[in-house]
Amino acid sequence: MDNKKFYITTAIAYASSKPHIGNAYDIVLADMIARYKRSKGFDVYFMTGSDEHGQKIEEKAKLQGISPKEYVDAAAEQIQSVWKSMNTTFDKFIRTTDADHEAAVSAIFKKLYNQGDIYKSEYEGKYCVPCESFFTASQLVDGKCPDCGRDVSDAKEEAYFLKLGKYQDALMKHIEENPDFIKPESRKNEMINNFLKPGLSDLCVSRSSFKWGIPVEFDNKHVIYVWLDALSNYITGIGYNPDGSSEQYKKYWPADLHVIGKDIVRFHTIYWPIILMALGEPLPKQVLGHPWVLVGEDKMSKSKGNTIYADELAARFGTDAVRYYLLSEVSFTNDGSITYESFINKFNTDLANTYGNLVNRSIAMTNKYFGGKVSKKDYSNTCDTELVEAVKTAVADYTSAMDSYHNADACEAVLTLAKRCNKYIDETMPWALAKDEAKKDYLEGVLYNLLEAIRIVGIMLSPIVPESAEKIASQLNCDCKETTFGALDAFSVGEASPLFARLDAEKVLAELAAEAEAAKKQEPENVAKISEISIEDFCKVELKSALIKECEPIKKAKKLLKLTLDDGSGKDRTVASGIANYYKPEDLIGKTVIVVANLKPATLCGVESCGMILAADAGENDVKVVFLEGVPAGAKIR
RNA sequence: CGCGGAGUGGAGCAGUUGGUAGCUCGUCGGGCUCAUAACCCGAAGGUCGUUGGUUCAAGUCCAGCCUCCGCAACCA
Repeated sequence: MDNKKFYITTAIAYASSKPHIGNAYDIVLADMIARYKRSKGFDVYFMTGSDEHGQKIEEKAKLQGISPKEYVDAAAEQIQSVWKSMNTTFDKFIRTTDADHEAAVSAIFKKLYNQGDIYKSEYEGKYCVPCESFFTASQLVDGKCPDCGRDVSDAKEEAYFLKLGKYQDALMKHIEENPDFIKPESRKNEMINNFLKPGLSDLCVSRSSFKWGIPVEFDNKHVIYVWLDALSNYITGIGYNPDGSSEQYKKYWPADLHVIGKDIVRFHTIYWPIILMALGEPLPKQVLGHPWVLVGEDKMSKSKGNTIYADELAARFGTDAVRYYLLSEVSFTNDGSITYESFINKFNTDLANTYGNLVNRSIAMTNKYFGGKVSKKDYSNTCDTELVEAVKTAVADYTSAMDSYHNADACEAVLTLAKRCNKYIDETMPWALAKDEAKKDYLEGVLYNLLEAIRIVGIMLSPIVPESAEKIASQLNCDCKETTFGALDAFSVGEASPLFARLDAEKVLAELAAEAEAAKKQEPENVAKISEISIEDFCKVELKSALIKECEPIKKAKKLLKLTLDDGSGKDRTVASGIANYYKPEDLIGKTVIVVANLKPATLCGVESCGMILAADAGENDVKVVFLEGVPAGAKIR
């Protein structure tokens, strides 16, 4: 019998740095779905991978003095190791530097070119040299670069373009006729309103400013645009090639689900479908744009230093704890948040107290009162029938949540059942029944009911926390996968052992704080290394005192103030400074500051800034300008 | 008027097509002792950011305003 196939993919991770916990959410979510679908009998193919081309990687490799290929080899290794630390069951890890992928993308480009969907043209427009960017006439602000406000010059650059307009109506029609194509709904509306309705302009699909990419076969000045390269992984990874695809491709394409982050929905629901239409291939059935994992309330980023890594978390708390946290905390539409406090709290309340304790006490009682063996009994007291009803409800809620990929709702349905089981124990009070020989039969029925409910809890948990679900099954000593209550006639359980050891929140937090402190101490060394200069170097910097004559905010900027300085030269000097959050203009006028006078001028938000004024980081979120007293304007500082 | 998201009991969140405001954590009180100081029950606590509108009826629809957060810009 042929099982129904289910092809699921994640976004491929950009191989420029180690993936953080937000990236890990993507694959953990996909893994949960893949495991669930397998349990439902689907023939699942689950693919993930790494995106390894592009300017950023080229630059990073150069910085480290290694070749881009060496760089991405290490990165791909690291990504896979993090994914494995999450116990993910992907069938394939594709790398965009794989030879067959590169060959297929090259062929795709050629095919689209030959059929006229990609055409060579000139990126004609206004070029801003410092920004190394092209702009169309409509993007310019007052005829100047919208980024930096400087003059732009006419320039042309040869480039290839993909005709998007040609397919726009067909895509719109597809989105309208397939309401499930983009999930959640809000993302769909965003795409239609922001991109499709205003109209698509052709997409530039080649670059000539860097080399690290798949070259255009017939014009090797150009490399293929990273997104065309990266998106294609979904088909090349299973053997697509315009010149003849594999059996595997014919079996699995179109994909049933692309799991991606909400930030790249546009690429997956506009560019990708159009590429497929142009290739004459069917479109993926569904794109799920999941929300982000925030650290506290902030987006995770290297510069903020708040990055949390999945593998490090797993090493400390266990893989299942991380999976459970991600899947239960980050809902379908809203960003989730992670802090060590909330992580520990959820671990203790849900995993240790509710699940772990439930399993532990139930198995312990079965061993204590019946030597581990109990059989199905037919009792229908109110609490018994309510328990059976609760199992049915939980399975139904769980199934509908899982089928629509509402991971947090699925977790909740199982948790609700586990709590109901705990309540059932209190209602029936097995320890009281055990004291009365006449009630022994009923006691056996109670324990059977309990174990049966736990067995089903375990089955439902298995896509979410596979290792723990496995432990439950092994303690119950049964591998029945049926989710109907009463499917099993008897239990012969094993030894009870705790699933999750409770964490001492204060102790763990103190440890983490100590580690963070230790890590901080390492940093100054690095800074010292790069900051040692000679006296000659210092003399290159011309520092002068200057009087602030005028000061005003800059319209387009939130953080900048425009300062007009008297530096003793007789000519006004204009400086933009990022201190708007800390000083009001009127507080600065009349003060004397230190200015770096020979700094190369730059234009910020349309203001030419000649030099910079000295200020100190006074704290986490505070900056103090260095003021001078009793020094005339223009004095040399040395 | 750059784009987008959000404002619900102390904290974190649910509230689908408008019809008596729910959950988790925390707090207080009680119960139980099988179990991982775990489990169960009960209570207190919200004029659902603000103003106006539609309606028999609005947290839920419409308009304006306020505040916060992302992105973009940018920290000389």
